[in-house]
Amino acid sequence: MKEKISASLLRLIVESLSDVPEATGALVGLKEELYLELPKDSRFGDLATNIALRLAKPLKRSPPELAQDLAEKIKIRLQKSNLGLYVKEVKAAGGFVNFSLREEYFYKHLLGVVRNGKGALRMDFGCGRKVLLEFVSANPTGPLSVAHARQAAVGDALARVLFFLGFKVRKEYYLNDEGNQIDILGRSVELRLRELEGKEVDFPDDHYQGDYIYEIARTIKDKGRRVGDFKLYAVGHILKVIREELRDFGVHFDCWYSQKSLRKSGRIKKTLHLLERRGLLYRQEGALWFKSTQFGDDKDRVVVKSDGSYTYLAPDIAYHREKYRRGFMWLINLWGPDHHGYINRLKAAVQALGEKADSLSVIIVQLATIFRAGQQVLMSTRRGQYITMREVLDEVGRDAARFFFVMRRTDSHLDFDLEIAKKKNSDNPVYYVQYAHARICSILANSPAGRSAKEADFSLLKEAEELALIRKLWELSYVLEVCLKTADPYMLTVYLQELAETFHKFYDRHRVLGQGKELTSARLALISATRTVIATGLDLLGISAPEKM
RNA sequence: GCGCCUGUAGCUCAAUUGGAUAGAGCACUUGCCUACGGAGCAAGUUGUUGCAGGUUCAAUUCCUGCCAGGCGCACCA
Repeated sequence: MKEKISASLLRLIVESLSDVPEATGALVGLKEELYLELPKDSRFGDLATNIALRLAKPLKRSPPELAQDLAEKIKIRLQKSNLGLYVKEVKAAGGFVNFSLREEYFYKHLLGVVRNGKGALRMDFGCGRKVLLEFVSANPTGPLSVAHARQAAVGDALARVLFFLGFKVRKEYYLNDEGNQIDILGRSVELRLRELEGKEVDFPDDHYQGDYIYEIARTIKDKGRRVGDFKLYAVGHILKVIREELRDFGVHFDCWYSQKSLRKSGRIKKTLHLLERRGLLYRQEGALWFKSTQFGDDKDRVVVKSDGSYTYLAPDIAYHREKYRRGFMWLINLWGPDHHGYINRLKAAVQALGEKADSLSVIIVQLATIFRAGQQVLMSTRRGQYITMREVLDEVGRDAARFFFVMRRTDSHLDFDLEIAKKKNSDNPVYYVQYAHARICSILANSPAGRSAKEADFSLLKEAEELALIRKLWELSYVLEVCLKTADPYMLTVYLQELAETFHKFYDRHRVLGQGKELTSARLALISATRTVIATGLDLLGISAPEKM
């Protein structure tokens, strides 16, 4: 893993400002926000910085003039540095400082991918920091829904991206295996069982209505009711279904953390004692309250009800304390939109435990609306009539489902059309990307065995489409950096579509095979690197890269 | 009533978290198959960023008010 050229350039820019005393102070405040970005338009070069715009005010300078000055200073320093070998041009434009890189730089990057494959694409942002990603965590009271499917797709992709960027990632499913909802589940099964036995029952509205309750009841009936505790049996049954669904979706959890075991370990009690010692609990109207307002919540929250039982918050505080205790420095929770009111509460809890508020990132995964040929498929959880993750998976397949669920920003609504996801043409972005991969594999299979691609002469790649493709391959690291900054893998789906498009354009205009030994060899290396990048990107989304379709 | 989120092209969505002329896909129109996979490629059209103010070198982005839609407001989880 090498340092990115943008990081080296950034250091050089900061050095260029060292003789401006006011700048140093101003830079300190901006430290986290300084970075080189891919410019909006290719005519602005390959990398750009808005540092002059940011510094114009504190330095009391006009932005274009400051950018111009800065560009000059950078040029001088570049000449003395070996970075100069790779920078073609430094130009100020409207307050931005733009950098153009030489072809040699891109050829070098290409060579790295050809030689080291996937390894050349990895970067170390995480430095081995431990991250705990908690997602899905659906109550084991029914099959997983479409909402959980999206959380699973996003969470798993994010985990893969963070791992690729050098973080130590663990994926965890918090299991609410006791409490109110589980009690209701047990009663629901029992009532359905009596119904099956021909008795008259009154089935309450707030009980679980789905057909799967009948199925569980039926298996209990078949076993002559000899299954032990109905509640436990039902949870076990549903949990098995959930695990199978996730497995078929390609999502594996490192740990299933049971709330029941948390309580039995006494950690909830211990955590409450800790809060009490810190003077953050008080008794009122028979209940025990947590002073969450002290940490920015809008009202205090009950942790122990007047009947002596815990609210959901109590085990959750203990659970998060447990996460820190296990050495995780960054906790990421993916929640459904109905939980957003809960964010402040948990952030308050985290601070009460003595941790920083921003060590916990809560990502709200918006709901997906399922369409079939433009017609919305209505869902109602209460009636138990809803599209399950299983149905989507069975209908469109794992690859399409995973791509579609990540295709939009995680915090925005998503329309998922089952018909489009099943199509096998360019309407369907998954197939468009996978097709590019299969096409490359097909060319490589037809290529004659010859000299190694590693010795190819890349300087023969001079056509606009070739250079565009080489540059696009290089962009991956910047896309992954954005994924990290936004804690959202969706940008990767956009990038893969662009990469596939860039490849298809190249393919349409230039032949790879039969172009003479040297050129063919260089182009084979180029498409082989393209294949590596597409396969890597798809893998980060948990999607297969087929050689034939 | 209080709080949070959303409002961008006919449709679905972007805009690197305050930056350059607001961009893609779909749809629509017209072209390209004697070549490595046409499951592909090329060209063309689309905007008062819900409305009205404000903050500044710069606002789709931040602030205030209104309009419309969604969600939340438990000693449920």
